[in-house]
Amino acid sequence: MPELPEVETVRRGLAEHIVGKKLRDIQVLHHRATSPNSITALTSIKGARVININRRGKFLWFELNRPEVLVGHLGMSGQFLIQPKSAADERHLRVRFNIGRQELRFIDQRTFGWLSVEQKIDGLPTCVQHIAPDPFDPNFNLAETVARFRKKKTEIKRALLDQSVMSGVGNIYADESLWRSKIHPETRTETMKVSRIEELIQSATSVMTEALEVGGTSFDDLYINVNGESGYFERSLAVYGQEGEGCPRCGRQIRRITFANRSSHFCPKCQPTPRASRNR
DNA sequence: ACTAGCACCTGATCGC
DNA sequence: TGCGATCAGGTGCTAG
Repeated sequence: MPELPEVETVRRGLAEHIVGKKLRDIQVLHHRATSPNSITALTSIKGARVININRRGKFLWFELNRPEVLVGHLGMSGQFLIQPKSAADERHLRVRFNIGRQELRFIDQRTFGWLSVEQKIDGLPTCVQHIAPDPFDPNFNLAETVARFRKKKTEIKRALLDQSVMSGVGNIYADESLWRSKIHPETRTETMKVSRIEELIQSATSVMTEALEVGGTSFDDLYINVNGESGYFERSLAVYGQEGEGCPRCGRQIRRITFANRSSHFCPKCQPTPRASRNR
């Protein structure tokens, strides 16, 4: 569920509340909460102090006062909450960290999220090695990113969702970015000019910047920040979840198609079907 | 080497 | 009221 703006909102909350704190005790309440490729058991970092919280795309990691890092991914429904010790356990509480007066809790209804302890290689955790930089990364290189898009032989929306091409974009911001750039989601990447790919990356960057400014997109309580608060970007969505509503630009009814096992929302007038896939 | 499809989960909602 | 089908913000594995 959470995409870059939501994960970055969580990262900022963690940075505010957890940096400098010691992980005094760690209690794992669900076997699926720890990554199967976790090199070391989560509890081995008991006693470590948190130095910083980093992020690439949708992956978060806690820098510790030791070489390993604590990596976290929220999957579709993961959340971190800062809670008083006295708070009742949440229904889907998976991991509890004692950080002194409060607890850091990892909660995850669908159990697609996970935490793991990993080594770093060139500053990146093992499981993040294959994830491309996101547009907010100081190492983000536009020309290299465009080149990776052009190497893909697929539809542009699949490429946008491919975290090894450019990270951070998920289903909501993919649809919103394509709408802003007036590109049909099924457009073949091979047919796209460099300038169009650059425009699309710019749209993705601006839509995620705007979403971040209002704390991300919350449809329900599956995405909330570390203080339990929702984001407000769902009020600004042009197409995602807007099937049958009028396009904010031209008024035409927004359509939803199923594509790559997920929904794609687009305006049939602003984002016409590309020539290559017309007679299907 | 690459892409497409599916598996991995729980829960809400909708039509019958 | 209940039951099955469908849908949900992600990623990794693997068949082809």
